Amino acid sequence: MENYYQSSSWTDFSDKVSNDSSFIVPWTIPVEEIAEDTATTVYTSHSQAEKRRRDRINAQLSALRELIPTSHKMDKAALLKSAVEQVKDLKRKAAEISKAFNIPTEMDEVDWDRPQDINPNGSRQGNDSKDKIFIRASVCCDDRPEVFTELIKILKGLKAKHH
Amino acid sequence: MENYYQSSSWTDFSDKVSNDSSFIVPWTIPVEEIAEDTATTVYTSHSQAEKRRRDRINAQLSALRELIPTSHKMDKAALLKSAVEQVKDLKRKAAEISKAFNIPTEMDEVDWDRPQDINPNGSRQGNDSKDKIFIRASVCCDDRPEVFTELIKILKGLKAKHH
DNA sequence: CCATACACGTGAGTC
DNA sequence: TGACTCACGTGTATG
Repeated sequence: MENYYQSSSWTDFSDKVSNDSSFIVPWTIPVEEIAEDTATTVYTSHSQAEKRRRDRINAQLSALRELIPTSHKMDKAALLKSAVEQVKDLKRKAAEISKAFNIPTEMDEVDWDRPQDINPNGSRQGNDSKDKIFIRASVCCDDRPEVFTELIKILKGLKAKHH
Repeated sequence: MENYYQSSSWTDFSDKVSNDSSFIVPWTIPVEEIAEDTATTVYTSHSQAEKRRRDRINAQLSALRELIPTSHKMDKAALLKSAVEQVKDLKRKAAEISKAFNIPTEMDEVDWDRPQDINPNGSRQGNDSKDKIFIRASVCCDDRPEVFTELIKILKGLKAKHH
């Protein structure tokens, strides 16, 4: 335990986060800068992995801070609480609006066809199209806010399966 | 270090969370149930406080899990990432709608007056009203989703200042 | 002093 | 097996 380097304090970077949007992980310090021969600073791969995990969580926490107003100088629990309130309010409001304008949100449906002479305005129409299959798919479902993200994920999964 | 009680593992309560909405803090174990005379289980007040802090954060994390679909069996970082996507999507959608129906979101304004013979339909109109001042305030601002919460907070702050 | 909030490394699980 | 989670207690800074 004595030979471990320990960053002697943590620093509040909330102000930097608010001003610089490219600021992601505050406390990544290059190891070679702090190496001293008086104490052979040994990092376990375990502790490094754990630090990476903490950094990932804190990066998302910082991202959340930028989305929630007046959330700087809140502690983690309060920030998270504001986040759930935010999501609840936005969802409730979205539901009210779609009810007020009675936008239909029924009948999930998936359809597809294979048009024979498709002429897409993009590229990828030349020689390499002979070993590709074009399918046009249409999806109709409740427009949940994450539906696009999920579709992307599913399509990437299909691509991966085809190897 | 040897005399400390250590809960030997952490458990995945995601299924319980999904079925029981009153489920908040999974891993609070009554201390008297695990007390053994073979090891005098000593909790520092420090470690207890830290546990309370962790529990508060994790409770909000569980609340967030219930709001985000398909977020069970995600780790903390992924859950948080989905949360920020969710908030971004909802905010973007709300902005699109208010732009499509051009709802005016301008001119923040605060006004107030002191009506002389106000007759509120609630209570608190009898003897104790002689040392109270009634002020009617009206606020007009952009209807951010958290505006009501913030108003409550500000009003409570005013009450606290008046002691 | 006391309380609170954070990063850290570690033990112990899962896959 | 190793790579990945998580809870835990501790050191440390801040009010």
